[in-house]
Amino acid sequence: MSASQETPSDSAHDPWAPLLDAVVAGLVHAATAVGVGLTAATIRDQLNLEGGAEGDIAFPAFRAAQAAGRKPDELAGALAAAFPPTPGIASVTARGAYVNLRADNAELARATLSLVLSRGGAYGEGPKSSVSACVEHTSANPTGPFHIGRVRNAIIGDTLARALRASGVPVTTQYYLDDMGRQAAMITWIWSKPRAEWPESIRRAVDGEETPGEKPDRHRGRPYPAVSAYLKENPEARDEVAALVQALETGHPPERHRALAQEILDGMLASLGRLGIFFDELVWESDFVRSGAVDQVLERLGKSPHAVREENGALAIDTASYGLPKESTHVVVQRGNGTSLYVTRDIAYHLEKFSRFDRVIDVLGQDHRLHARTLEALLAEVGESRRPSFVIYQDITVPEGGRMSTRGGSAVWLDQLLEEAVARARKEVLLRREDLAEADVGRIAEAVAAGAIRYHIVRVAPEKPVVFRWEDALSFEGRSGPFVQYSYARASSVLRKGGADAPPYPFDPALLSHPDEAALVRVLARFPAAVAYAARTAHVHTIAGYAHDLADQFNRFYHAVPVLNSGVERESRIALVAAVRQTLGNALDLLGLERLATM
RNA sequence: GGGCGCGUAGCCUAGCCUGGAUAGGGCACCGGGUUCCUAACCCGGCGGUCGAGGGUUCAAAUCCCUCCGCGCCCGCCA
Repeated sequence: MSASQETPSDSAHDPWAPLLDAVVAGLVHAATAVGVGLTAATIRDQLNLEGGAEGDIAFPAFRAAQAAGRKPDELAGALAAAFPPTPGIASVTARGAYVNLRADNAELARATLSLVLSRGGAYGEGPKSSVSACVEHTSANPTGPFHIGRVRNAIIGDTLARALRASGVPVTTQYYLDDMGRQAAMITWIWSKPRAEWPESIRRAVDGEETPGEKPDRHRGRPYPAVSAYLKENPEARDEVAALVQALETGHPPERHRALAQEILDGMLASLGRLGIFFDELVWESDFVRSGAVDQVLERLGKSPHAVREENGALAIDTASYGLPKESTHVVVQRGNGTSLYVTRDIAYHLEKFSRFDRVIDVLGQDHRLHARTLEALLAEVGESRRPSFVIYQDITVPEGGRMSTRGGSAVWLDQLLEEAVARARKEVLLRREDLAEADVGRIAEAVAAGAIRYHIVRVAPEKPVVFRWEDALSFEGRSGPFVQYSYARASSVLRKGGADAPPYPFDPALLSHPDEAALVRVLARFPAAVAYAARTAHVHTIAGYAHDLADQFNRFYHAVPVLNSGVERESRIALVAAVRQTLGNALDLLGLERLATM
């Protein structure tokens, strides 16, 4: 982590805070003593908190030396020598142009363990913020089951919401449902006809594929690709669907329309639920048309100096002044027939979000990037000064190349992946646990499967493309969700066998002197900064990285240092393990992975 | 063509915002480890022109420019 990621200043939340303050104060003092003017802000800005073999915190003296007209190596040596004795700082040494500062192991252990153990589930959380936020994510059209590509949105969004909450921000999550567009109309169009009247090609695509009792999203979504293909060839059917779209807009949807969307949605949400993803609010696009909000948007847009009225009555906005690509500056917001477009309704939706929340965050696939910029321009056009924050992620592609596509048949369904993952997890559980009841095997397998999938998707930075490979998605080893879960279970097991399942956890920090203990304490102490960084940058993949680092160091400690079989250190080591279990559990919560006490 | 994003060992990936000391992990591969708290683990080894070139700087994976490759978008679709 770079210095900026960790700018702890609050000792109530971050065990590093007092030590950092002490380091800065000591360096200011030392600088003055050696005749160099350095402000606390300058020092804090240049500190390297990654440390290294020489210490926990490093101060590169290059810039300060240049400003003072001295040699970097010489200045570093002078600063180190002039650093005052400071409680909590064990050593200050110079190496090359760097001043290296090492925290006192016992003091850091004391500060960290007491903070973790006293805050418990709140360890990692920041101070409560008065700024509220809305995270809109997933928002997949209710036209069929989730494929893995869409699930990336849900996992990033859900994890971001969790990270923001932990950082102190009150968050509301929303799933924006398109029940207005062509896609939704296609579903209603086909299911409003009796099977016998379905076009031959559509019936053929579905017949024999269905399985009894299949989920509603699967069932209702089956004809979708065939319908899509059919419409390309049949203008009269296309007209029927267009008429449906118009009916939706004018407030006269067919009876079954909303019910069908809801039915499919229920199936989709059930799948997300297995990944621990739930929404605070479902927002239906059609509500903004019905409420008149869209009309109001159109009225305001019509008054814009950039408004252009076409001959056929369509309304467009010239967004050239907003720096959009020159081919995209003519944005139509109302069709010639008077109906609105997706972007228009989205303006109404965003105005509503801004009326309720301070921060509006949208998780979008990269194909929506231009839409996002258009949205920003149009929000300005209607007089909204605030802008959403966009979290843009790249597509998940298939090894053969290209995006996952329902129509192209390259989609891997979430349910399909879950099923396979559960089967493999079950096998792994049975391999090592013969003592478990069937219900426990099933429960663990489900949690491991969901954990593997969530972790596999969230571990990569959103701006990186991901190629879906079964063997990677189903990995339970190394940098994986199950590895973190396993480490949690291992810590739980130690505490259980030690008869130390619950507090209090008394400890003597001086006894935690083994190098692997010192290293473990340092990873624990990093957690609050890691949470704050993820929330601030929306780079939630860093939480996955942190969880792995902590699990990794715990396992090293576990192998190198006996806990229950130790002597005077036993009690203190149990406290350390309890702190690890707590922090690992908190990290698992952030990632939406289940805490497993045993596996 | 224009805009945006990505390019780090055989494969996957962190670090890039805010430039600092031998570029962290994982998979695969090779060699070890279980009379001991869960081996979904641990220890050691192998493997790097950080896409290419130029620039800025005491210092560049990181900042700037050019180029190459890949992806996405450029609808009165969503």
